[in-house]
Amino acid sequence: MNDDKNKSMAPSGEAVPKAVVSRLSLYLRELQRLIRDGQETTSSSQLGQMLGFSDAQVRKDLAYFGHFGHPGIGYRCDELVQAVRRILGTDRDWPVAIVGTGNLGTALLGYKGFGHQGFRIVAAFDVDAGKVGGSIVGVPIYDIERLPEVVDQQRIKLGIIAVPGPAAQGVADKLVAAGVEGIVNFAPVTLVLPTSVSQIGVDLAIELEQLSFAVVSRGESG
Amino acid sequence: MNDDKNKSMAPSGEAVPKAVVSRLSLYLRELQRLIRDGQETTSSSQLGQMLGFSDAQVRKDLAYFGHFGHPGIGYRCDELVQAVRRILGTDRDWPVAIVGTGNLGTALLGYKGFGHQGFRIVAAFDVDAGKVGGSIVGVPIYDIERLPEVVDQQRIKLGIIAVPGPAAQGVADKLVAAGVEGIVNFAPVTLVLPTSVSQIGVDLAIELEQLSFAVVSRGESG
DNA sequence: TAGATTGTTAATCGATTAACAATC
DNA sequence: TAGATTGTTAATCGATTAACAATC
Repeated sequence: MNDDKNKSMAPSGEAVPKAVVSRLSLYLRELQRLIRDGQETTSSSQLGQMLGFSDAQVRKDLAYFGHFGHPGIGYRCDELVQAVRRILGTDRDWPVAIVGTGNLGTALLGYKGFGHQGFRIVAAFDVDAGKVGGSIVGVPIYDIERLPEVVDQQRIKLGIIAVPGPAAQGVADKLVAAGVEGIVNFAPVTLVLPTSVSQIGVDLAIELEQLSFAVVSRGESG
Repeated sequence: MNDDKNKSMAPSGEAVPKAVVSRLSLYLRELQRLIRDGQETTSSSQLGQMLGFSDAQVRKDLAYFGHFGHPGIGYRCDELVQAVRRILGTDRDWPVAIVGTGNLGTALLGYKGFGHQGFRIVAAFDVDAGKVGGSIVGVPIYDIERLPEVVDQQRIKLGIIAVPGPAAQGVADKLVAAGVEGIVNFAPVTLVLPTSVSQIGVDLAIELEQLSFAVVSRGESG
C-alpha cells in the first residue's frame, strides 16, 4: 500500500514526506562535493548551512531511514553517500530510454551528470525517419515503433519524454504499455498515467515563471 | 520585508506558501490549454481533477490573490489567465540572458515555450572564442566579459546558467554583479547568492533520482 | 573529562481539507 | 426557484523546530 501522493514508507513504516526525499538528493550532491574536496566527515549543521536548512531538519530527514551518524563525530561522508544512494535507489544500474531527439533530447543525451548516479541512457526514439538508424553520443536512435521490443530487451524501467507537447501523452501511453515504471516529462503538459507509474514533470517555462514571481513579489514588498 | 524563504505576501498582506505559487503555474498551463480547446469557463473541481488537487485547494490558492471566480458559474478562463499572469509577473516582457551555449544552452535557446509567457532570450554568453560573434536561432553570442554592458543595455533582469558545474558559481557572481535579480541554475551545484537575488535550481540528475526513489519505494511496499 | 554532535521527543508552526453561507 | 459554485471559516492534518538525554 503506497498510493499516497506525498508519502512513502520509511523502513520503520513511518510516513516519509515527499519534501524529505527531495532534500535527500541535495544532501547527496553536497556530500559528493565534500568528498571531491577531500573532507571525510561532516555534520548536520554543516550540511544544513550549505543548503539553507536547519541542523535539526537535516538530522530528522536522515533519521527517517536509519542511524547514519556518530554522536560527537557527525557523519562520515562516504558512509552517508552510500546510505543515501541506497535509499534513493541510485546504487543500482538504471537503463533509461529517451523519446525525442530534438534540441532538448540531444542535450540530455550529452549530459554527463546522469552516469554518476547510475543512470545510463541506452536507447533513443524518434519518429523522424531521417534520424532513425543513427546515433547520438553512441546511443542508437530507434523508430518509436520499436519501443516495446527495446524496452523489454534492455530491461528499461525509466523513460524521459522530450517531445513537443501535443505528442507527449501518446508517447507516455506507449512507454506505459511497454512496461516502463517511471517517466520524467519535459513536455509542457499534464500527463494522465496509471497510478502504478511514477512521474516527474519538468517544465522549463514554469521554472522561469516561478522566478518571475519571486522577483516581482520581492520588488513589490522588499 | 520579504526575506522569508518560503513565503511571499498576498495583496491582503497574508503570507502565501511557496507551494501555492508553484500550483499557480500549473493552473495557468491548464487554463491555456482549455482556452485552446475552446472552453470558456471552468471550475475549481475541474481544475483540481486535471491536476490531482482538491477543489478546495484550488479555490483557496486563488483566493490568496483576489476574487477571480463567479459563484454558481466558476472561473472564466480568459479572465483567470490574465489574473494569474499578472500575479506571476508574466504579463510583462522579460528579457533574459543565458550563459553557456553547449547542448543544454542551445536547447534552451531553441525552446519555443518561453515566448508565450513573456520570456525572451535576448543575449547568450560563452567563453569559447569560436562561438562568440555567432548566433543561435537569431540570438547573438557575446563574450562573457561583455555581460555587464549587455545586461545593462538590454535591461535584463533574469539569467539562465547552463555551464558546467565548476564554472557556475563564477558565472553567478558575474550575473549578480551585473545587476540580474533572478537566476535559473541548470548546473548541478548549490549557488551562494545574496538574499536579494532569487534563484531556482534545476538539476536533471536530481529529477531522475527522485523518480528512482518513487519507483523503488513503490516496488518495495506496493 | 570536556566538547561536540547525534537521534528523538514534545511543542510550534503551517498547510490542507471539510463544511457552509453567500451568490449567481 | 433549484442547482451550481464560489470564498471563507474552523477543524484537521502534517512538517518543522527547539530542546535535550545519550553517546563518542
